Amino acid sequence: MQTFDPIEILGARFREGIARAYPQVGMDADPLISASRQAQFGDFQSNAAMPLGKRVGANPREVARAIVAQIDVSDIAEPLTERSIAGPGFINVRLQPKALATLLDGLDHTEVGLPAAEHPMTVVVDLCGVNLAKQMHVGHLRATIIGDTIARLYERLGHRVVRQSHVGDWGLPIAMVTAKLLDLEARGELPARLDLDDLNRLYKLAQAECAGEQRALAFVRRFGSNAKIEAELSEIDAEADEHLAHAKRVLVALQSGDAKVRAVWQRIYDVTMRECLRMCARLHTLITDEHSAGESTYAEELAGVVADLAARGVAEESDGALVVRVEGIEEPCLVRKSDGGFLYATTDLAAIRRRVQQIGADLVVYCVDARQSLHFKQVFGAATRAGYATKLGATEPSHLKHAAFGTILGEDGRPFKTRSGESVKLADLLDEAVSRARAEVEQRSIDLSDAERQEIAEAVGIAAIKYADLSNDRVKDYVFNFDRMLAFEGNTGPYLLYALVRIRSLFRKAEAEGIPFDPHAAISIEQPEEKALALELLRYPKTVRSAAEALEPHRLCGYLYEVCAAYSTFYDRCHVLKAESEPVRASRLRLVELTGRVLADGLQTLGLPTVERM
RNA sequence: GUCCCGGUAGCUCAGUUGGAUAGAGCAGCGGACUUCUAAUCCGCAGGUCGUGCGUUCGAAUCGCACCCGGGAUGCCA
Repeated sequence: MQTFDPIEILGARFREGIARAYPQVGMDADPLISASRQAQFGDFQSNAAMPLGKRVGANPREVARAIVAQIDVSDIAEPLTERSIAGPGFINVRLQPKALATLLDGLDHTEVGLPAAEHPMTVVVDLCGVNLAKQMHVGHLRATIIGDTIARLYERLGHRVVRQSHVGDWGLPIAMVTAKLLDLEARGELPARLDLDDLNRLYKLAQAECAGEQRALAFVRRFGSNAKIEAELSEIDAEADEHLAHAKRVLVALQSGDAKVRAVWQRIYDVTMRECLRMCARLHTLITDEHSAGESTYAEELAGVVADLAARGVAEESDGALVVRVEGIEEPCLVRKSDGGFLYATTDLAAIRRRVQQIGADLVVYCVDARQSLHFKQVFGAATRAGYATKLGATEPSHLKHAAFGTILGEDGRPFKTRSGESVKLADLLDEAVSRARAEVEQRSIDLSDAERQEIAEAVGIAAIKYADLSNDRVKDYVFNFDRMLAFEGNTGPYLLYALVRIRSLFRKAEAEGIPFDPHAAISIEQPEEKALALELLRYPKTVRSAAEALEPHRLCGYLYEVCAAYSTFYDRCHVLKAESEPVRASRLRLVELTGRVLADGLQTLGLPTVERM
């Protein structure tokens, strides 16, 4: 694979040099190339001599000398000499400005260094995870946008990606809502039009009606307890039991394919998914109807899965339940309850089997809350034991990874909730961000039309929320703060959008002034700000690959912020259109254009909307 | 009890494979607008990297013990 990353190029040279200097070590020694932290030491350094000194039993400075003697980097860097060696054995490398121009040229002409993978994998990303009859709330934000960004990262690398939303559309809670709707229908009170708010109300009502203990508790708190009240309580409990029994009957009817029940269920499904998919679109994620693979779609397979596990001795009986024991984990994976019912682990096993053996996944990524870590360890272990994680005809199992994420916290450090303790509706959260962005746009972009300002506010608000989430280390909790994420200074979505706007604005201005852009003009890197920017740009391909590999979008966020910061400094110090000479202007225009392409490509890969003006 | 995750500047966070003097942003202080969009840039100040011991030429990073916070923990999903 062609590379324009100085770290990779120097790495290859050093690896060869080490092999020549120490044949007994060969090519497997790590060249340990990294960017120098301080300009006085040059641009890059190799730390290979120290561990190598230990390995061959020699003084690390001597080792450094031996390596330097075997390496020729004169085509891209200043020649290595005795003076390149510093401290305990650091080898410092200073690039030639001309080499930098050549590398930028190469990056420019190869899809910014990321051509499609030669051997594409199939990657299934489990994301979003909504439930029927419930509004998307703040808890779904991370599963949706982190999952979508991980999917985009693999797509950008040329892999085949299948997004799947494991919709919670089956089981008793759904049957309870279905029962409510059937009651309304029987009484002729079912409205012709239902929205998700209606269903959400019915969901809560059904939950309350079936939760006898809680109702009884509320009753006692309100009135105190005596003999008469206790009679009242048992009546409430009996009522709840009847509601629950009714729901269970509906569940059985649903599972056995009763047409009338199924029709009502379908209506709940359609109403929920219509609103959730609209929210996914507003979030600028590529999640559509075809990506829904709800729990209900596995219902028919569960009995077969359990029978298979039992027949092959993978599962065993324990206290009346059927479990799969997993090495290294104390708690076994329960696949069948003692009453014969299946559990969510059963569904997940069926899902892994389908994803690996039918869809052909080489990698399945689960973008799900960190609290489910144990569950996924069990399920992954059980699936691997059962052979469900191995593609048909393959010898090694595919990779199953849990991309766990932390909780969104409020200012008080507690999970983010409304004042009344309810979870925050995602729609409300987005509206708030957009309206705050709108207020800023009103103040600053007075020359734009109303429609344009609304469009910009929408993009800025959404980008702010998404970037705030994606830029944090996935597994950590983070504190949600509108003011901070919408600030236009610092590591925020709006700052990145603004940098791109300045680039686009510069090209509009160039066009207006009749300054042509020559995509083949010679690049020359002279100023320190130009060099700093150039070095950042060359890091792009590797950053995307490592973010995908580690399933960590925040690596790409941090990188893009560095690019924008380097560009802002460059922009401040190095005039482009008013450059001192024609060749310098042409060179800088190319640098700016390439910066714009890397930035736009990166933002697209993260899934952030961009704007032309703001 | 056991297991998992976290603890870095007043606040919010980065820190890649163990490398030279631990970095950003915000807030604070001081500068830069006859502009290529100042929604920006530059400078100053701010640290017992939770604590201790160990491994190493070298530890925020690896190991052990402990402290603090969060989470999970067999028949809900």
